[in-house]
Amino acid sequence: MLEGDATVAAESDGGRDWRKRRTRRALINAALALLEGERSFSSLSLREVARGARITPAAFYRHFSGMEELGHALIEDSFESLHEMMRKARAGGLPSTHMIRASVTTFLDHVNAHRAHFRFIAKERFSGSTAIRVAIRKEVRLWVGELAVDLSRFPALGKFSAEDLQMLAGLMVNVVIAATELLLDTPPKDKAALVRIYRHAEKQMRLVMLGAGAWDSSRSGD
Amino acid sequence: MLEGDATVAAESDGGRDWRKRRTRRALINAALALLEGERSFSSLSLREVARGARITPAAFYRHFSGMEELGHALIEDSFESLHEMMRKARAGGLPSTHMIRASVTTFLDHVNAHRAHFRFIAKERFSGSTAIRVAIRKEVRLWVGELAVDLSRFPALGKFSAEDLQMLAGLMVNVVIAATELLLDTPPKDKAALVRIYRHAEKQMRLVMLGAGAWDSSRSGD
DNA sequence: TCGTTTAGTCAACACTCGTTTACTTTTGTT
DNA sequence: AACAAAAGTAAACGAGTGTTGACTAAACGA
Repeated sequence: MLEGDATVAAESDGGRDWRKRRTRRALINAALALLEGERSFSSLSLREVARGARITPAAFYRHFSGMEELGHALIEDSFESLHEMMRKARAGGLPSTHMIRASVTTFLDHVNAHRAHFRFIAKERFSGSTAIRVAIRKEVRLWVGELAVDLSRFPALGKFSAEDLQMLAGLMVNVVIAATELLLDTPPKDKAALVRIYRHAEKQMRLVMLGAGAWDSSRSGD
Repeated sequence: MLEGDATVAAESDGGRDWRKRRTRRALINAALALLEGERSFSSLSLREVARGARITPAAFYRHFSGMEELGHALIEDSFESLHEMMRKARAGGLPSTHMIRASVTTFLDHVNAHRAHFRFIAKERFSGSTAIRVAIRKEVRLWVGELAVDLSRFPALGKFSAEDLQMLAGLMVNVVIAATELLLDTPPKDKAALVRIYRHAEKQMRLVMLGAGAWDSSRSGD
């Protein structure tokens, strides 16, 4: 049979897989909600998450084989919006004036708008299971790689070897990650503190760019 | 009575408070040992730690009011050796030739020699309870402050305002923290990988110093 | 030497946990 | 209309949890 309209309709109405995706999302959201507080993912219980999604513990297994698998779903969910933002930013072209400020602001605004996701990532980056840590690290490395490619297009960075470009990109990513982690421990209402964090990150980024301008890759192996 | 030799003797022999400190340390070591694996502090159970110290759960309460208090003891224990190292390094004077390499190497060697402590700190920095996170952050801020004071003595950094010195110190601390976190996920036997991490951190540090050389605090508020 | 602290044991309490099994009810297919 | 698939419920299991109270034995102070 053909898989035309019927399938498409089933995706957005009260069909069976619609319901399935619905409670799957409820599970993910329940986990993120529980992580909003002090708890870490490894301290969440399966029953607790199921309860948050108004589901029987046994029904949990219809969606995930266990908490580990839920963790990976959370990673996917968290990085998806980040990828989307990066894609849009790339499509819009890199702003040349006040580029640093614009980039930092764009990213940190995004973090602010997706606190639950980034809180999960920040918490599990070093504390989670090996599999989850590795998955997160892979995403971050990928991100650094993309940034290195973007940087390579700048004429001012012509003196950089490929390896040193990765190093520079890693440094820049570190700056925004550090700012992110500070941001997550600041209440969204405290605008003054938020601005302070933004400015701080911008300054550090500017200092790094100054260093990049004076860098010479041919001397990097002494 | 006088508190002379008797007290001193009791401190290092089989007295009562000697025994108490002995099992207190056993509890701390048991917790650190459990944290060597994938586990995070918040997922440790009181009974588990007591078992590791060959103690009854009830006896745990003779030393700590609960796991929270044990957590703070772990923080003290972890930062104590770091403070000691910093003190020695300061007393020895700052090496002027290959200063960056020497500093980075000294610190990362220290981390390598106290993996359990730093693993605990790295894990709990963002994942622990608020009280523990705040305690860790306080220590890091203190550390940044000390570094800023050291930096202020360099003539080359004369153009730096006090605030910008903090910013620079924060950036440098971030570099070594990032390296630390990489280090902890690398087996100590993999010397090649360790050297790669060292070199990477050195490079980043050198680039930051280059940026610092070109920095002008009077322009930092645009 | 004789009471008093005190580090530690033992046993019990009321929970929560992950997982499995048998079941109901709703949805999709032929 | 009849049958199959699947999302969800209900109940039970054995195991591990934090905390408490009564007790034991050893070190201490007078």
